[in-house]
Amino acid sequence: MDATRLLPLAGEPPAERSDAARNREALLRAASELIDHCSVESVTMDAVAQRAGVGKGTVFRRFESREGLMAALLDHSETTWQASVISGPPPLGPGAPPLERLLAFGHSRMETTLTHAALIRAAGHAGTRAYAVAAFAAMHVRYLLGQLDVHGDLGYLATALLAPLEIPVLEQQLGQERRSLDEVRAGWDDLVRRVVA
Amino acid sequence: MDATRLLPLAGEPPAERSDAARNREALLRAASELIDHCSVESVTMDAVAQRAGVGKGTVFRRFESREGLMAALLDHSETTWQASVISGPPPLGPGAPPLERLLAFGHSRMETTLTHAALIRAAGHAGTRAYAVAAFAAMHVRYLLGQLDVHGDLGYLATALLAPLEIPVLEQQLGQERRSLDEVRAGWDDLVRRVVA
DNA sequence: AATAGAAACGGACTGCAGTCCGTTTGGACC
DNA sequence: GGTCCAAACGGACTGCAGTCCGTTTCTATT
Repeated sequence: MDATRLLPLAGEPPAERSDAARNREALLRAASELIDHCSVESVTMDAVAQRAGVGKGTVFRRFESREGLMAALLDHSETTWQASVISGPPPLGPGAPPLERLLAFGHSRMETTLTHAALIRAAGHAGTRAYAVAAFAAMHVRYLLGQLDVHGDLGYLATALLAPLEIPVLEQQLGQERRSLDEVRAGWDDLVRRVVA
Repeated sequence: MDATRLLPLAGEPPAERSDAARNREALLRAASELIDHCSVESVTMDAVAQRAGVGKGTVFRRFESREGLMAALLDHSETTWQASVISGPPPLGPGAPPLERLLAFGHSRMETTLTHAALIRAAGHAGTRAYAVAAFAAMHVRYLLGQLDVHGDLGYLATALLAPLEIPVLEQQLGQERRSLDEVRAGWDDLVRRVVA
């Protein structure tokens, strides 16, 4: 979890000063450690700043807000997932027939979401719909629907299939509604088949 | 917006002391006025307490949290909507064929949600899935799916149809994705027809 | 190596949610 | 009307997110 920056696509704007880069690293590591040692709730901006040995203002300049910091942590930890969708082994990765890929995608997304549940909640608005992985997921589903020769507003259908995989919905189903993960998975599979039919 | 309590179902627990009831009224009115005169953001617990002429602690004892207060305001203002689904004129109310009712329900829900968008956001977790209206909506959709002779896990399908009508999704579509309300409506209608088919 | 100015830094400060606890009050029972 | 106590009250207090601005540090340029 570190080293070689994965997608340094940003080459145009001012470029980042070396101390700024060092501090960002330190802050992300500090936040990550706080989560490991305690919990997401214990990640206060003051605590992160202190642990990283920088001032509080610095944390806000780097990440805008607590939600922004959480989103940054999420992006980092979900990059591996994204990679396995793009180029991992089938059925999640390329190679399997589109319907199988789509179902595998849903299951995998569900698990990843639940794994990072606390972080996603803490990222609030940024965590639910704004960070990069969400856009990627929509694009991928849209693509698979195209492969399946589905007609209609694929963008909308992709959103509609993704919506029930979001944290508030999943937690409601697994919590209050007392459903098992298997039931939820089966429900989603059924939904997909109806949409694709 | 006041008087005759709508559903005083609660008759078992301790019952409420008269000063407590009076204060709840005053607090809801104060919050409501603050929203009208300024905005949802201006509804701070201190401001509400001061305007209602009570101490801050009282606000929290009544509503638990700021989100709880927002949810209370929501429940109150969405009660009329709920009534029009149960016993209003068709196609939203009873009388129209089930598919028409279902589509009308979605459109109506979409509009109501957008109308109360700021409040729903402010109610956070409580606003998205916990307050009474959400449970009612799920039940109603489930019922209509039954009428339409849909087979399968109707509870799941209801959730799946409701999920894309939630605020974060709608705002993403109308905002970033630059879709019109009509497109979104059409997308949802298509989704419903596929599920029902 | 010296210089300048843009960018980054740090930490005191503000505003708000939520808690705590000593005080007051409604109303049930005598 | 008087007594009692559970429930309600109020506001000082705590902790955290987010802002502001005077100070320090990079780095491009000469």
